[in-house]
Amino acid sequence: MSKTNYDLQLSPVKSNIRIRFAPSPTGYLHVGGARTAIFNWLFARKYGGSFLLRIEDTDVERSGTDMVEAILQSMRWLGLDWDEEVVRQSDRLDIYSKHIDELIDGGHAYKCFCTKEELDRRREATNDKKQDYKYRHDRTCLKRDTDQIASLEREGRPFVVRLKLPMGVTSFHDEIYGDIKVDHRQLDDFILLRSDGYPTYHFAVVVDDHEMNITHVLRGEDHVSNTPKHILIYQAFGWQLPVYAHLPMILGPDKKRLSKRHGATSVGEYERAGYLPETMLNFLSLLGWSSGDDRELFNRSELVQHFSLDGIAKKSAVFDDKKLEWMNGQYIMQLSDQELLQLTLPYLKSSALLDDEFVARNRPYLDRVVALLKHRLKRIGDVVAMSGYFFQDPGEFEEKAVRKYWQDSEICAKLALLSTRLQELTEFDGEHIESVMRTLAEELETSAGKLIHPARLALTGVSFSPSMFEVMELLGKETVLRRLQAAMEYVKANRVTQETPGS
RNA sequence: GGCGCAUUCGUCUAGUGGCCUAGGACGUCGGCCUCUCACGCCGGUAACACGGGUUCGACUCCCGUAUGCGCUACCA
Repeated sequence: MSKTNYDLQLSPVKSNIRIRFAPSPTGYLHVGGARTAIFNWLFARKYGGSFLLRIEDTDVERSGTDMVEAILQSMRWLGLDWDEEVVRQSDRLDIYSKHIDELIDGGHAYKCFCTKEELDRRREATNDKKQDYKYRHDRTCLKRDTDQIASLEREGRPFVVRLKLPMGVTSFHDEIYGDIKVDHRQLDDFILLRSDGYPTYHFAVVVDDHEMNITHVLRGEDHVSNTPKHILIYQAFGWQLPVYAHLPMILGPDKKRLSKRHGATSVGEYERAGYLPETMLNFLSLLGWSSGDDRELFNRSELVQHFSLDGIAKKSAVFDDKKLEWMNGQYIMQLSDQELLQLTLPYLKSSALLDDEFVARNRPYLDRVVALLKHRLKRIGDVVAMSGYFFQDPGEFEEKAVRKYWQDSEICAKLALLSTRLQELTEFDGEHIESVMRTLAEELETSAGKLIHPARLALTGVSFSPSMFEVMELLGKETVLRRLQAAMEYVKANRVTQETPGS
């Protein structure tokens, strides 16, 4: 009952909703940030609002310009398009300082000349728990008169600007978490403008959201506790509040906040490993949101169609790589052979399995190779490990399989016979190959498997592959005969060493 | 420590007081298909954190405890 019904309230076509994603360029776009971006984007697209991007680069130390482009790149990869020019906080320093003056003039904020060292000392001197120290307890600098302040400024003493916290309680409504109340005693005269002239996150967020006419703030749950501070700033300005909706966090398998030590966390890493953007979009959407029914697979437009704030959970979610893998497999299977080939090519080329010339000449062959592999791939990058024998004769044979399939004393004779029969075959296709092998197996009074497995090892070097008949057809008669020959030679050579004592 | 928020199978989740003998998905286990590996299909496994209330009736509402996470910075 507490949630707003946007479906009824808003036109599905066009609305005044303005929403933003505001990453700080201190690293690549990680999956948690991506999930926030996705929810914002879905919300905007669903209700015909505008989706904006703002780079929060007020931390000069940790921000990197190259990170900005990397983040935008990941956004594009995910298909999250934004509607207006990207806003950078570092371009807006004059705006913040203009607004800070407004607050100081209005008596809502004040300059503070206390140094960090001084504050540490005071914190240390607090008898109670250290965390209990609050600047508002002494407000040393709020007590200074204008002359004093002017003279300190003339001396060139660095200062920060603090919010003059009113007493009382701030409560607000969160679309996900409901009503939240915080007593100002928990807060402090927190800093709005740092001594280097840069705004703090709290100040910049409020000024920008207001200036950009942001109507809805959809961000991580870690900001719930910050929201009262932001509201206090809005109130100091007399500005109208946006609607708040906080999203549950994404955790690692150990239930700790997702971080580097959990392995891959940036969307770029998933991209490189061969996850599809469709997969990431779908999977991340399901982390903390559900449509309400049993559906799991949603394409982009279906997500837009079904998305709703009502479906968002309160509980933080663990990122499950296994489910991601499964889902990626599902999306890979939906790809056409041509699309799959296009995606696998970069991996194949960089592995030196094939080059441009080969690609140009063997298009149909490659289409069929990926078609055979399609149901086996979890990640596009897996193609390299699974397709070697389509491009090169096996250099070695899987040891365990050799022991299992080639220890038969008759094996060479069988392979030779198979080779002969295949050579005689005029129509070298799967169907005919199958009948040759099955017939031969019958003649030899053995099962087809007893022929197929050794042949697979000979042709691929490993014990698993797609259908042997189809693989043979694709490889072509010449290659098949050559590899069978090589296998027989290997077996003979291997026999000799086996007879050597001590081996 | 203080304050805030959360708590359904291993994981993602459905559930808004009787529809719950708690549903689906991933994983896992077993089987089928089968030339192997996959795919696919069938079946099994497994959860309401705990304790008090409220109610004719609680997974659902209230209180407490525990646990986890967040904020408590001149990081965002």
